[in-house]
Amino acid sequence: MSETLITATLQNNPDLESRAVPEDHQDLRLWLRLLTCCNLIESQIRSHLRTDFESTLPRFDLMAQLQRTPGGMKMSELSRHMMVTNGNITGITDQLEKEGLVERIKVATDRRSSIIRLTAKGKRSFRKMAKSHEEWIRSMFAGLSEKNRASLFEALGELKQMTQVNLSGRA
Amino acid sequence: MSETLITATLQNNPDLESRAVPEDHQDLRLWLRLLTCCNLIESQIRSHLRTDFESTLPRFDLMAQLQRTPGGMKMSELSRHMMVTNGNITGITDQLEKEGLVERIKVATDRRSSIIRLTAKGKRSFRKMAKSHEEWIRSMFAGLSEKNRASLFEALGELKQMTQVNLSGRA
DNA sequence: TATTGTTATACTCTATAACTATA
DNA sequence: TATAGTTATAGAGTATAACAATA
Repeated sequence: MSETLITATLQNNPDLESRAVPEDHQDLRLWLRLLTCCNLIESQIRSHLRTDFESTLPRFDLMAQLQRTPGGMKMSELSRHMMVTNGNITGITDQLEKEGLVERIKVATDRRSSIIRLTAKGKRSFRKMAKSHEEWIRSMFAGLSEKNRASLFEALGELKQMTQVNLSGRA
Repeated sequence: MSETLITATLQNNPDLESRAVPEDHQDLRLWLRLLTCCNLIESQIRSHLRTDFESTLPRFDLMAQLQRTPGGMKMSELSRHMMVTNGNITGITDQLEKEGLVERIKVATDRRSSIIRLTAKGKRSFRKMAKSHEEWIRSMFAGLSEKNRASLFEALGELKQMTQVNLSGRA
């Protein structure tokens, strides 16, 4: 890891748990710990993507979506899947198209739509990024005990479901 | 929770775990689950801060720092603690000062420095926000079983320490 | 020379909304 | 009317860098 990367990462990642004071409730401390971990990891990934591949997380995510659907996706589908508004998909797609990583293909049956899909170059590029991405993750979690890894996965599963249910239940 | 809030929250929170495909490694799935949970919670907090208090997370964090040190802090200290560059502290402080929530106090011994501290209004305001903040957190974690809560706290502790060690170890 | 704080600028990410072409 | 995609704009959040005043 480069020194700049470390600096950038640290700059983005205050140890938020220090926000907590002794009287704080346990849930608050739990949340701050969760947030700190997540931010630490996420900004390392962002930094890696930037320095190793001159890319960003949204670009990576868009390419990941396309890689899973070899026939390509409509922009509106991408928008729904990535839960980002249409205009933003246009913007990211413009960048990636300019670099020859994705292509827009006109749909015969609906002249308003385009299908976006990875070009051969885009597939190669994504494969490389995804490989590194997985390796970054792997190495960041490497020191975690098997027991903690399993319980983390389970507990987060419960938390995730709860949070999502809370949202949809009140919509 | 308002409907706009829910929409905004959902818009910001794709279920990133769907990025994972069956062959993905366990660590990757764990990370995506962690990220999803974190983003879901964080953007609910951001939305709450915005709609209930017309505030933002960095502003809340800065006020939280000040609340813990009643004598106030120098801007450079704030910058170090929040791990954000000086210019940004100036910007947030300007906003908060304009609203009468913090005040700059000249330091006699070093005419370059100012001490920033919460005003009485700022203290009241922060207390209210912190109370709500804790309640939001509490209600978001409410459904989590005691067992999962404990194991999450422990596992994240290990993960946090690891990640931080990884960084400092290579610096 | 180094540090404190300010100012100016730029970039990423994302939302809102007006618009067009088509359905 | 409704939908697909584009364009323009705005705002949060953050970094870099030049600068003045002071140490």
